[in-house]
Amino acid sequence: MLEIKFLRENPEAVKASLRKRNWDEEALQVVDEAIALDAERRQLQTELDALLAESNRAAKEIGKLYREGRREEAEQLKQRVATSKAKSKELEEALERAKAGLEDKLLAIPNILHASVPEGKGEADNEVFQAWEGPLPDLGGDALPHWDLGTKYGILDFGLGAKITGSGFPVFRGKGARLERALISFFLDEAARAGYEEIIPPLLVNKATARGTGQLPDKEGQMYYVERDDLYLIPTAEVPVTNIYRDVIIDKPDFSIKMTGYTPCFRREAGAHGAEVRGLNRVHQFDKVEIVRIEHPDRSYDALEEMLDHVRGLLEKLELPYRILRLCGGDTGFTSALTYDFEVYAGAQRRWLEVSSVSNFETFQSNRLQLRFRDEKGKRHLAHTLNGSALALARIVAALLENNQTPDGIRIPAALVPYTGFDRIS
RNA sequence: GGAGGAGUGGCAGAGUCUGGUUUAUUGCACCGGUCUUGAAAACCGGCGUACCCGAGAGGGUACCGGGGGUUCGAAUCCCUCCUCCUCCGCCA
Repeated sequence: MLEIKFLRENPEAVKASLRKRNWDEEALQVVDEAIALDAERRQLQTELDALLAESNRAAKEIGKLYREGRREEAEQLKQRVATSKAKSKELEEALERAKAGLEDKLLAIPNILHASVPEGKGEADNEVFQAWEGPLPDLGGDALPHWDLGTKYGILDFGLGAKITGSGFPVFRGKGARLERALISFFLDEAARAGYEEIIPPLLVNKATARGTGQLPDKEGQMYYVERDDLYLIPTAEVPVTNIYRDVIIDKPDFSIKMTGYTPCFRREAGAHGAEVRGLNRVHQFDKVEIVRIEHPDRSYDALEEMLDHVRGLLEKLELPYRILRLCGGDTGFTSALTYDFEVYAGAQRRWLEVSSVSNFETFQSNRLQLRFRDEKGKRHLAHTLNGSALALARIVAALLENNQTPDGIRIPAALVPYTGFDRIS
């Protein structure tokens, strides 16, 4: 959520950013509507405060009169104050309405895009920020996609998942399960080496937490919801991990907070079926190691660079062909100012699969989270939040299986062998 | 799940029974100052968050776990929810 103060002072900058997100002129009205509601809210606040100040004075006076035994005068004053009570109730309700209305408008406005975000309508317009220079794996015509490899070697079973739960809940078994666990450990160890504190958070979160990182209200439909307990299954570790710092004021200005967490992620993703979503390409439950950072606004873009380097390092150690996209205005997420996507090449499908999304949210999340820090003078400012996948497991497994298939089985990259305990799935 | 107890500022902890000079006592921590070669101690002063008004100085409002209510007035009384502690039950 943008700060109302920023909106008030920079309406044109906000509108320019919305245009870059391909909003039409009519939709831009929300900016002026928010500013109008804010003016109304401030007006009402001023009136209410004045009225309450008067009531407070009267209440004190009444107390004083009683103590002095001047009951008659006290009763008279009570009569007079009673009328202003109705008025203040009215004002209070009007103020609540204005605040709620303003909040609705603010929640509808996405983050301001970073200057480097390219123009564009959608996926096709994303900028290739770093292309893959090397050769793409040439597997020949009879290479198997990972879902067939999974069956062939008995390591992935989608039918079994469908039986136990439903479509989109794969079962890993044997060396497949072991490979999954090896990747999780590998990613966590790499993150630890890079200075990230490991977190094991709850997998179900309450409404306040889901709101904090922006899943509510904009992505409510994507989360599994446990009605009986009013809790949501997390769609990513970003949600519980970032919320560790909800309502926190960091005391020193030279902070840099780096956290990592492995969690299963649950996404309803009600969408298309077909080749694009076959196998592990898109599932309702997948494992992911996330990295989260909380940074001073002056340093957040340096941190973003570091995160890109970190993810690059992982993919190189896994020997996977990858490229980095800088998302265009039309494809950048609601809460993000700048997002880089990492894609790996899955040789049998001959497709690039998104395996990581690394974003700087600037103050968009921290405003909702009330996540602040004190500067050298003790003044409070919103911190910047960032996060990235490092990495999303399911599609990494898909690419590893496909690219490394040989007549003698599936080769495990050297960096992973210490974790799997085997160098081949056959 | 059942019974009981408790949630007050960064921390500790009073105030709640009996509503009103309580603009929440006190201590610790923290910041500034005096003293000191320096530090400690002592002493003096400061010390929350959000919003509104104001060029500023400053002023106002709200906040004692969350929400609602009673009242001219609520940390204090009532309702409700949450969390924690103790005991019981269930349980990996």
